[in-house]
Amino acid sequence: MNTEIKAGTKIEMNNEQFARISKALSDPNRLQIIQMITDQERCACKLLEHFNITQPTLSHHMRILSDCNLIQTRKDGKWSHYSMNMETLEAYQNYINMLYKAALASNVGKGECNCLF
Amino acid sequence: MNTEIKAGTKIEMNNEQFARISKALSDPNRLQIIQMITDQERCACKLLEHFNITQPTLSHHMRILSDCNLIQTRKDGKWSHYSMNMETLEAYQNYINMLYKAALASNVGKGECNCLF
DNA sequence: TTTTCATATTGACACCCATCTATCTATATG
DNA sequence: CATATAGATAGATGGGTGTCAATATGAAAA
Repeated sequence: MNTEIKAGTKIEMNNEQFARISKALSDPNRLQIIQMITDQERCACKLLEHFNITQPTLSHHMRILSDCNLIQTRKDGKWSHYSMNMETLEAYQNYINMLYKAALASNVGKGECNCLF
Repeated sequence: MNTEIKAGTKIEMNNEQFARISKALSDPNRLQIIQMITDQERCACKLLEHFNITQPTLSHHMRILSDCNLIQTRKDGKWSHYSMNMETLEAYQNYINMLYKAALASNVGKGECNCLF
């Protein structure tokens, strides 16, 4: 892992990490899963009720979200409870916010391409 | 398009739009393209210099970024100049920020899954 | 008008992805 | 132990994706 967290510093992430998380966010079903566990911690069986997918498909989605550290799993007997990983979400947010600020700043000047032709 | 922009209201986007843009952001080459045109407007020939991909591949990436309105194209003779579409970037930013705030708020209570079992 | 140059399109290919069915693992319960 | 249940894994399949070489398009230059 490359997300070193120091007190007082913004959590950052590189392009590879950001791309990986973006891919995890690029499926509508996974987006809805994220919104549901953002609301509160959920177990897989509860999540499954809200979708027209099979249990293995849900398991597949949870693995993708988990592999990029967007969510974390709390095991309790037979059940798996999922919740958001705030560090990762915050780092993703920071990346977007920095991109937006940079674009705002440069768009003021509306600098055109310094094409030689 | 579903992004109605009213004065004074936050630009919002639905899950489908957000998923589509996330997919556009899920490729490291496209991410770097975005960072380059965030800095300033660029033409395709300048972008191409910085990558180890062929011209058709770059064109393909620009189309994906353009189709989801992340970037806009200014044609000038033979040249195409690309720049960020701030409305889309802002809407994407808003979506993430709202998700983060919602997660923060709910994580305070650390509500567990109300599983019946 | 012919040529040159910037960009887009086409077609092919290897790989990835969302989904399913079938099966396995592990835990709880009778 | 035997059975039931929550979740993970394996394998298959149809469709999508990044890439390239070849070609087309369209505008400037000679």
